[in-house]
Amino acid sequence: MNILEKQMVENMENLKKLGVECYKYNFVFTHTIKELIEKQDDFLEKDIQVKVAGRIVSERKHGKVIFWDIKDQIEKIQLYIKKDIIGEKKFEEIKYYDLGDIIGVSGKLFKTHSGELTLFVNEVEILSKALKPLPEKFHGLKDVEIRYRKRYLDLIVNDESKKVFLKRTQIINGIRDFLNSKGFVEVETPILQPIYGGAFAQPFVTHHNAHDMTLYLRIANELYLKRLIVGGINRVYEFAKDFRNEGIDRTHNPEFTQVEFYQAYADYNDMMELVEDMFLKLVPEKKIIYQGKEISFEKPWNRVDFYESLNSVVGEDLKGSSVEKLKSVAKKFNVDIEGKKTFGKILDELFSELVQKKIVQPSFVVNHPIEISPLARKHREKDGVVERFEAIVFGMEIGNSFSELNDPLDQKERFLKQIEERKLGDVEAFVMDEDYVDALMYGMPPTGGVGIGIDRTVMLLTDQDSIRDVVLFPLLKPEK
RNA sequence: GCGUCACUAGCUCAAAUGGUAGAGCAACUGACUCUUAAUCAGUAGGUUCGGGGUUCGAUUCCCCGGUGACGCACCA
Repeated sequence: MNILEKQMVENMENLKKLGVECYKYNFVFTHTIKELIEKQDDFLEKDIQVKVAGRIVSERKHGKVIFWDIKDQIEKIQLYIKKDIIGEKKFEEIKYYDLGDIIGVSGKLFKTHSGELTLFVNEVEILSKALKPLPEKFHGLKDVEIRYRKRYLDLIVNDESKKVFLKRTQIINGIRDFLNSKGFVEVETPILQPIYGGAFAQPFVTHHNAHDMTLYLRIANELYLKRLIVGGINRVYEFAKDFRNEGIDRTHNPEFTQVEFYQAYADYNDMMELVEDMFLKLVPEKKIIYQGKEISFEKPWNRVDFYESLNSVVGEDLKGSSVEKLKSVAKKFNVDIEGKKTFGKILDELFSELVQKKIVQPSFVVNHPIEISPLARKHREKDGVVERFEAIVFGMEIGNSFSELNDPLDQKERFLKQIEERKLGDVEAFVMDEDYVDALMYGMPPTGGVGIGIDRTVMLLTDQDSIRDVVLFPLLKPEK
């Protein structure tokens, strides 16, 4: 414990000696600070007594007068405390209050000579005593490691950070409202799954004692939601925490949030329009600035055909070519395909390096190779590709969608292909889900499905360049 | 997992080539009844991320380890 903390503990002990309870059970306030600021004209005119609570964040002492700023959520208000008004005894007591303490006050609003809205305090009491000092008032808390580890400090001190997280909630609410208004039904599906599926990823593995069985934390909820489509919940969605046992970087956290939604009788074209409309709902002004670039969500977004765009960059037709061909193209264009063996994986790498990275404005990459899309149905006209889109903004994949594969026999074959890939050493290939194929056997209507990455969407709409700045408690190693 | 960089007081940051570790804010004492990054006078505060080495002497140079940021790899 350092000296500052000792002094704060001493202050608490001194308050106890005066018979002051340092941790109150509640405080009935009449207004939030935000309300005081918004309705100040009313309060100034009518001379109304109000009660507010907040944390002391700065102090200016003048002998027998004290100015404190208290803060509740984001808003601050100045307090004016005079010894003659609150009394000698109270004035002695508040000497032991520290910056960081949470207090409740009552008084009347007025404006100082310099015009600042201020509460003229006639009663003050401590509601919760702080025993550690806050970061500095002017420079705030910059150390990113402390900001992530002790997010509460970040939130107390850095309003910009707090605003990002409040915006995150608004975005999620906006998506939920949008889907509800279209008749989608929100459901909950298992996080602990005996068979994982719905994405290419390695899972976290855990163990259930009572059944003595291995369970996996979900990497996606796709296969469960489509079972619900089979069951006749024709418009269904879920905000899902998914878990993928992979590396961490600016756009990846091992646990992340996706919203997946499925609509019976729709195809991927319908879903593109739905996504466009959803973003217009989230961004009514239609334009944002992300990392200094203007991004427009105006309809329609660009449609970028997977093979057409890639072929035009490399100057030859890669569809139906060979692994050897792809390797020579990779070499020619200086794309690192180390560790990628299959046709699909190399192709995907070429695409993301040569096409996707350069996409800035909201775009749908459409009609992906069948090799990398085992849950999407074959394109109605084009060979070798599926009806699929990925929503790309600023080079970042924020959504993925298919005309869902509802042919059980085709689906079974795709699973079997995946099992072959796994045997060839692809640890992220799908595992067989017999029950899912069984569900399709009972008949699934034609269906369009979409997954939207919430964290990345929040990054875009709050202009953050790291996923850690939009996840309240990003995964970090323990300090020691 | 690999590479580069960072880690100094509660916070934000300094300390040429190796030479007693400093400032601002915060804290403490005193003055001050409209201040607002209040002001003025004084005081205190450190395992320089941890461990080893070189050296008369290490925040500084070398080695090992920790955590983080960034890049690469893997992925959404």
